[in-house]
Amino acid sequence: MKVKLFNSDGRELQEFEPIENGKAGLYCCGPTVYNYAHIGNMRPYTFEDVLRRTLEYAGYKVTHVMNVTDVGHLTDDGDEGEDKMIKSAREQGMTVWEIAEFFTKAFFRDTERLNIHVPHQVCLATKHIQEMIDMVKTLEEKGYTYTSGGNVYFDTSKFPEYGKMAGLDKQELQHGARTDVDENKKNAQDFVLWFTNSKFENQAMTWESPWGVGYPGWHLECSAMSSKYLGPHFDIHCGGIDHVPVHHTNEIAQSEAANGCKWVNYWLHNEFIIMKNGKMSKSKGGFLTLQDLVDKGYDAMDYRYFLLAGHYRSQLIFTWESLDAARTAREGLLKKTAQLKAKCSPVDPEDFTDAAVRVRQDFQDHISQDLNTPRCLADIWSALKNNELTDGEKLGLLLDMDRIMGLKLADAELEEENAEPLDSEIEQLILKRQEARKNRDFALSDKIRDDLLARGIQIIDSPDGPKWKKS
RNA sequence: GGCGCCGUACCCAAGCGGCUAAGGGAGUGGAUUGCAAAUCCAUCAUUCAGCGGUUCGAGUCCGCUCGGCGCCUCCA
Repeated sequence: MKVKLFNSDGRELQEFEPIENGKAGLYCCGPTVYNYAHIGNMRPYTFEDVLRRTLEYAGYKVTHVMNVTDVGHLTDDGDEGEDKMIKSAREQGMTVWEIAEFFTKAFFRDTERLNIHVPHQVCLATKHIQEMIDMVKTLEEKGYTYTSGGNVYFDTSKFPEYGKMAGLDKQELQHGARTDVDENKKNAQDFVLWFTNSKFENQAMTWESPWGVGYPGWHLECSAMSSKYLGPHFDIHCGGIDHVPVHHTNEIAQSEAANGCKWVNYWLHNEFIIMKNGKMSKSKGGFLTLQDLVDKGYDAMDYRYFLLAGHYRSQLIFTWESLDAARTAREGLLKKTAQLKAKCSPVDPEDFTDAAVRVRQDFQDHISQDLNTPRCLADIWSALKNNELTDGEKLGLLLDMDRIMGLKLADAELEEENAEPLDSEIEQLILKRQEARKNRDFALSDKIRDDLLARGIQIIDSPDGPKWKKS
């Protein structure tokens, strides 16, 4: 299976050609663990998970690397943007290290609930300070840096290709439009590699370096760690679309300058989840976490389904109505899968008839067309409705497709009715209701039904007698 | 000011110039039911913001207009 991906570098669909035959190196920008991740933050990890699964499905041996930004970039107390959670954590006397650990755990709990594979290599920025220092040294030796105001800067004028992917050369940027201009910079786009002179007081995390005690620049970690685990030239780098103009632009500059070769072949960027009134952010409100959805009674996997229903490069509008639709659809899909499981075994793709082979081929065409997951969901539903297929083939197809979609279809179980024992009082009520129905006393029978529902027992009348489900 | 994206049914959302415009949700009709719920079946855009152009052929390409969004600070 050939996989076509939209490469931000060049802005076109390209067939994936690995550097090393049969292998794929994948680096993904990870979370900054100084707050809970909101549901918009979870989109890249879900999309990257689908990408990884697709590459694996296509037969590649994938090495998936992700960083965790646990270096403290804490702002001072006067920062209005500071999250209440961080503030309260600090008030509770947690150190930045403890805060980082706390939110790292929270992050991986979320990704687990979304059935996102843990990357093969999760690297903490704080464990790779030496690699970052080495990289700055290399850049310094090669003449790409200067020191000013106590900080080491990358001199973008020494790197002619600067901003090529982002098309920055075509733009007339308004520098200082929203931030103070750093007077120490030679060029407006230069960025700090190593800080010894923080504009923030009380920097909690600092390390020794040839330039003095300080901490690394914000872009350095991805360059240093990706090269360590994937080499100076690797296949794919992913991240949010917002990273293109600054973070990834700077990563490319410092990596290629330091390594002296092309760094990344394919750049993949996901678009944002937006709320009705725009981007999800603390300031605009609508900061929802996965836990918020769970608290409202949704399954985290409903959110995965919701994400898969939109293409990763399109802005996706989050509404509760959409999430409801995703929940209903996912539950229905699970139920149908469970029904198939109950009556047959899956047919192995090797033994598919032509009709099933065609369905599978369609699915593969769609996923390999820049990960068209919405279309793939349609393929799943079409397979269920396709009467050219046997039940065993349908099940075989579902399980095969779910290797990429990750909806846990293999775990689908029929909801057991009458499974849980009822206490005798409820049992009596059910019997009483049956009696009332027999006597056509529907006022009474409906009242009992309502009462039971209020106690969490849903009655389902069927020809074989009443069944019940605990809700 | 500059750069970029988008506008498809009631909602979400696919659609790489060419068979009858995917799929899900909601709705509607029917089966079933004492009635509900659940389930099953069926149905649901002659039309893709508007206008103009290119083409044998356009939702898909080009131009303009209107409307929405993102970026140029950290941000997924």
